[in-house]
Amino acid sequence: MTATSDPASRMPEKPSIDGLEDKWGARWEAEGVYRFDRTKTRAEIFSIDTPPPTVSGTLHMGSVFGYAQTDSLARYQRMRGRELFYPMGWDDNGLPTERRVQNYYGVRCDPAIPYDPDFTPPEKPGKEQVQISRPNFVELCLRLTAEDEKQFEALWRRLGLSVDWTQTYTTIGPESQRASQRAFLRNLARGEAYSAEAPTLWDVDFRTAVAQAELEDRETPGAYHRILFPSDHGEAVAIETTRPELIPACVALVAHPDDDRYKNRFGTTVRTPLFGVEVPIKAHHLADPEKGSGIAMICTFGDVTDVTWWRELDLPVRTIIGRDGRILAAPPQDVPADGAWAELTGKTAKQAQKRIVELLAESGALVGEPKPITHPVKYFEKGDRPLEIVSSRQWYIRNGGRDAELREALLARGKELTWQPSHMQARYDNWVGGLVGDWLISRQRYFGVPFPVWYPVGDDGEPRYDEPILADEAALPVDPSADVPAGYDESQRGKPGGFVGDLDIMDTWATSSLSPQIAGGWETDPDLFDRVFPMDLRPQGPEIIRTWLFATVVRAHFEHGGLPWRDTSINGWVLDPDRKKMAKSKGNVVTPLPLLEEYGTDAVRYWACSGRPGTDTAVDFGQMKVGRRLAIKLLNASRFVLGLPYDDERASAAEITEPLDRAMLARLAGVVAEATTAYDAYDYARALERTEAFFWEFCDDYVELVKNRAYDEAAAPSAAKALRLALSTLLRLFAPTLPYATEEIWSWWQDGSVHRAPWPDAAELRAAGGSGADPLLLEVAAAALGRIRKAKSEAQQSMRAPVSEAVVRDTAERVAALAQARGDVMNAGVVASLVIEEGEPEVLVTLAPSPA
RNA sequence: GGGCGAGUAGCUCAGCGGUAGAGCGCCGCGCUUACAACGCGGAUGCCGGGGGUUCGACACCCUCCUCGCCCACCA
Repeated sequence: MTATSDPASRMPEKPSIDGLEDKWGARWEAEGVYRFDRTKTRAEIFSIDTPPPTVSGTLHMGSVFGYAQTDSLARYQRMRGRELFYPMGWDDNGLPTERRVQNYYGVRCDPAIPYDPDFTPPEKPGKEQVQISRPNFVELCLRLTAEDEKQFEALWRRLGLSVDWTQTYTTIGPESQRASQRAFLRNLARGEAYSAEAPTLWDVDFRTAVAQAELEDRETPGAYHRILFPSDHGEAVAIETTRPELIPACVALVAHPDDDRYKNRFGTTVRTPLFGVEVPIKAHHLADPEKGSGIAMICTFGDVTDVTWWRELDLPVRTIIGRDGRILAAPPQDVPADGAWAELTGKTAKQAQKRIVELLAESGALVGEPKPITHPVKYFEKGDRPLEIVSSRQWYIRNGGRDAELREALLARGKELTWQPSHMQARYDNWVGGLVGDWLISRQRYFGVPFPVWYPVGDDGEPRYDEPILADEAALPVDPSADVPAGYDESQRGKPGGFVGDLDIMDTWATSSLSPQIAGGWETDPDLFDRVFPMDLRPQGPEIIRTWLFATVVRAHFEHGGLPWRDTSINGWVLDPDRKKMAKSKGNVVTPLPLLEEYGTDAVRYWACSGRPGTDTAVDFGQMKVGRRLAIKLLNASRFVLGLPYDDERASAAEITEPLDRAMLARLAGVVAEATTAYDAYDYARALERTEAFFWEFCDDYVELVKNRAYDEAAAPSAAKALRLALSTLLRLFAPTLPYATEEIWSWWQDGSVHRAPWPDAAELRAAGGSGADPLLLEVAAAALGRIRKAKSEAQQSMRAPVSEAVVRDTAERVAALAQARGDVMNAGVVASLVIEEGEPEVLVTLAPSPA
């Protein structure tokens, strides 16, 4: 360690934490402090699979919370001598961006419109959305995300993330597209990906299929309608349904095989009211005799149970709802086009329900009044209307949802992974254990990675979906809607005997599940890939264990036969500062930038790093204030320590011999050991807490005790040396959490960045004087000083008031320890006579008569 | 219905077999040669309830209650 002999010349009169972000942000960038050195070996490198934040709006406190925690871990590993591979990605493809672009510019994509090279979006979004071509839409997405990414980067820099900003990627970028398409083609070749025509959960507003992982239940108002189905073979059968509009889609009724009420009806038929379609009555164990009338109407498709019944009972399809969520123009098989159907066609599900209930009531099929209820209904997590189920051709990747052996293998991967905190693994196990189908990766959207696939068109004009033409890996990335497959030319697109491109895009998780491969240069930079993969750490939020974490494990399992990383740290969830108050205060949203400006980055990081790993934490302005105070205190205390007399030559020759100094170093060595153990277990919060506790002891007790002695450095260089050693250690212990304040102080007296300085070593502190010393000495001296201060406080005297005599009685062990710090206690307490003796623990303080 | 987590000072939370802790807030004192945007000192608790294990339980076990999250159920 190189020390600057005269820190005084570099220290400001009145140190401040304000402005440090700009000053050091610029310096770190200019000096490449966090630049990744790719000549290091795998063993020397610590690689982090940083979550690429969704670039579709603003970063919130939850992001700041998690990323600050991860950054403290990264900084620790760097100081331990590891070379950090700490890239940053932007998740810009996918639906969130499309939605943002639609709202921001007031446009809507219509793939049927040709590209307009001169298109400029409206200044302000108009009332009516402007229909634009797919290429124009994609251009707008790229334009807006590029702007958003600049802002995100600025915020992350302000937060002091020590990422290497030359190592960035975007999930829409060419590298991501290449990796996604390559991985998909390989999945396909190995049979891990496939396409199938099947009932699919469908969002009618976004007009796309969605995956199981993107569902959420919402309590939604509805009503039970009791409806009579007349029969040619006996009396009418009453069913109850919340979706009477699906009666024309009815293909059967179903009851439990043991249900005596319906046993004799199995194998017979009823007719649908209003439409008169003959449908069978079937038996199936999933039918619940307790629900409604015990017999249910099976429609194609009202919910996922319908899909099960439809499949297992081998029923026909009567599709009535289109992909726009409206009743189709043409009725399904057996349903007459006139009459009731004509009343429904073109309506939304909701409108159709209203009308059909009126018709049912008029016809007498509706029994009684509809009974209002609230029930959970499946929604797309980003959607506004309930999902429909439509039959469509989609791409899937196997994930164990339909294959016990694969499921077990993926569960085993979850066990191989080290989870912090460990209980988060349960979320993984629950999810994987509960999967009911494979992973649907295709989306009928526009801004994403296309499938590198075309289909030959037969002479009948129909695409041959089971004979896909695959892109060559060397040609990736490809866009099948613009590029032409080998052996064809553009004029054959869409023509009989020609080809068509697959128009779907991949779900964003199908790309972000390859983030370690994308960032690590998989297949494009094998040298880099070998040095960083599998990665050391995946930090992320708990809510995306079922999506991002699981999907990444699936892809690495297939492609590399192993885990994508060794460890994962799951951060907690950020809660409102005070829900009750938030509700009253008119939607006052907490955004990070104003907080970073008000309290300072170090303060906000302090709050974030005080939250235990995996523990939900409230936004706490109090904690930020504490962090700010801590950073200011660190500046002031450092300025004081560095301002004390110090002589390089004398210090290097001297030894730390004073018992109190040695006790302090012994205590500090213990803190270093604890902090190191904690950081190694990704417990940044404990490391910070222990460091902070010691720092206040250091300031309030140790510095006060040795102050007077330290002024006379020439006589006793021990304290001068111990103070600087302790300060250097403290700055490095705090550096991962408070990067700006520690760097500022470091610059006053050290060369280079504190963030590249070696992590403190307990053994070195012991060797420097702490060895064999007992930290008890510091404790008893501080306790004695505390009692003396208390006596002065109670007497309403200044802390500098002289004490004529103090008597300290305590156990033999503590008395012996205190005796070794006698001079320091007398000095700090301004005590004329100090008696230390064994006895019942007590402290008697006699203040000198006031001069006044 | 199943799983996970949490209930400790007014507030936010540590502690997790050995005398109940920190910070904020509150009260009192003090401009002390680093810091008054500060310092020093102080008060505050059936450690959710009930059983059990133990010489000893806030901690371990059982059980119940409350809250949060995830999953399942969706006729």
